[in-house]
Amino acid sequence: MINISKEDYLSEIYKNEDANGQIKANLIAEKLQISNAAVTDMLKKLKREGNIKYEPYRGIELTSRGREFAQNMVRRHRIWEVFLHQIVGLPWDKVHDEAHHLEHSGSDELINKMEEMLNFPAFDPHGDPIPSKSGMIPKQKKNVALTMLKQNQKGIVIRVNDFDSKFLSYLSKIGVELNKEIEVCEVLNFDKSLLVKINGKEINLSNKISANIFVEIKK
Amino acid sequence: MINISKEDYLSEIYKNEDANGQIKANLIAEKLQISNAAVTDMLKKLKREGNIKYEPYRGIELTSRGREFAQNMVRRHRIWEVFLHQIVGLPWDKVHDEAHHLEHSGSDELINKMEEMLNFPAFDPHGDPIPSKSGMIPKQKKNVALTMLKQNQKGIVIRVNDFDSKFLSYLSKIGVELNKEIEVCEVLNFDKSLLVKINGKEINLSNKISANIFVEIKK
DNA sequence: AAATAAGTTTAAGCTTGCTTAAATTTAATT
DNA sequence: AATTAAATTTAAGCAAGCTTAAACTTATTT
Repeated sequence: MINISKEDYLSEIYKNEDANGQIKANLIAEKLQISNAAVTDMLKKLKREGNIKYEPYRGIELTSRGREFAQNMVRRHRIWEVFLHQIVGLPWDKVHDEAHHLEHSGSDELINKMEEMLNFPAFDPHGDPIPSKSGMIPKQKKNVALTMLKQNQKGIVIRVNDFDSKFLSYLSKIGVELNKEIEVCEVLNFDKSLLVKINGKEINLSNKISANIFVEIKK
Repeated sequence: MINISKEDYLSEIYKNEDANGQIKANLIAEKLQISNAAVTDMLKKLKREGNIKYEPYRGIELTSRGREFAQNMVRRHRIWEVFLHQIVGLPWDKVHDEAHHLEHSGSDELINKMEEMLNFPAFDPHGDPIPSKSGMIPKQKKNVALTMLKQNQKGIVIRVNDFDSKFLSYLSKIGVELNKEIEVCEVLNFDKSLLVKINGKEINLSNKISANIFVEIKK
C-alpha cells in the first residue's frame, strides 16, 4: 500500500531528478518542507518496497517500478489541472493547489474518464506534458528561460513553473499566458531584470520572474 | 486542524444520529470498521476541540460547531456525487465510492463553484438532500421503505441507501432509479420478500433489498 | 436485588511519519 | 594531505490513530 506521503515523495523525486536521473536528499526535504532525517527514513522504506535504488551517502534513483508509479501521479495531477481549468473554469493560478490535493483521490478509472472527456490533452495549463496511460510523454517544443533572451529577441510562452500560486496570479495579472508573445526590449545588467513588451505594453520583470517563464525563441 | 479521520468521524455521527441527536459509540465503530477503543479515543479529542458533547458512558451529541462541520462534509460528498454523475458521466453505482475519497479534497470554493455549475441541485443521485452553503437542508417528499407497502400499492422511488456499491449496481441492473414507479404485486410472508413490478416486469426483491429503497406512496 | 449481558472505557503497545541533536561520511579548500 | 564545510545518517523521542485484552458501567433479565 502506498499512501499520501509516499506518493508525494515519489512524484517529487520524479519531478526533480537531474539529467542522470539522480536527486539529492536535501532537495526532497526542501521541496516537501520536512527535515533531512525524515527523508532518510522514507528513502529506506521506498527502497525496501522496490521503488528506488539507494545506498547510504550515495545517489538516489527511481527503479522502473518507482518511475512508473511517480509518472502516474504526475499524470493524475496534470489531468486534474486541465479538468479544473477547462471544465470547472477555475483560473490558471488556482488549479495547481487544488490538483495537489485531488491527485491523491479518484480512481485511475475516473482519471481516464476525465482524460477522455478532455480529448486526451498533451499539456497541462502551465505547459507541462501529461504522460499517457501507457507511459508515453508528449514532446515539448524547444524552449529556454526568458532570461536567456537578448535584447530585441522575441519568444512564445511555452511553459511556466507552477509551484507558487502567487507567481501564477501575478502572471495572470500582467497578461502572461501560454502561447503569448513576449519581446525583450532591454536587459538591465544592474539587477538582471528585463524590460519586456506583452500585449503591446512595456513592463519590467525581475530576474526571478523571468527565470520561471519558458519560451520558444522566435526568429 | 481537522484531518481525514476526524472528518470521517464527524460525518458518520451526523449521518447516523437518532431522532434525539444521539448516537452509540458502537455504531460509529461499526460504520468506520474500527475498534470501539479507537472510537473512545477519538471522542475525547472531538470533545476537547468542541465538536461534540460527551461524558464517559453517557450519550454522544454534536455541538453546533460539530454539526456545522459535519454538515459541510456531507454537502461536499453529495456535490461531488452529483458532479461525477452529471458532468463526468459516472454511473450511479460508482459515484459514492469516488466521492467518499474526494470529499476530503478540494477547497470549499471549488465545491461552491461546482454547485453553481450544477445549478444548485437539491438532491444527490441517490436522493439524499444536499445542505446549502448557508446550512439549509432541502425538504424531502414524505417517503417510507418499500417494505412498508401492502399488496397492490404503488410507490415512486425517492431515495436509496448508498453505502454499498454492489447494492447500487444491482438496482441499476434491475432498472430501479429515482422517480421510477414500483408496484407491489405480492408480499411473501415466508421470507418477507416482495414480488414487484418495475418497467412492466415482475421481479422478486429480498427484504434486505426492499428495506433500502424508499418510496413515496402513490394513491 | 442479584446476575447476566451489552456497551464502553482503560491500559499497554504497535506503526507511521515526523522532529531535533549528535555523529558520520563525502566533497571542497587550503 | 589535512582541514573545513556540506550533506547525510543515526539515535532518541513524540503525536496520531489504530490494535487487543482486561476492567468497568449501565441496562436488562430473572
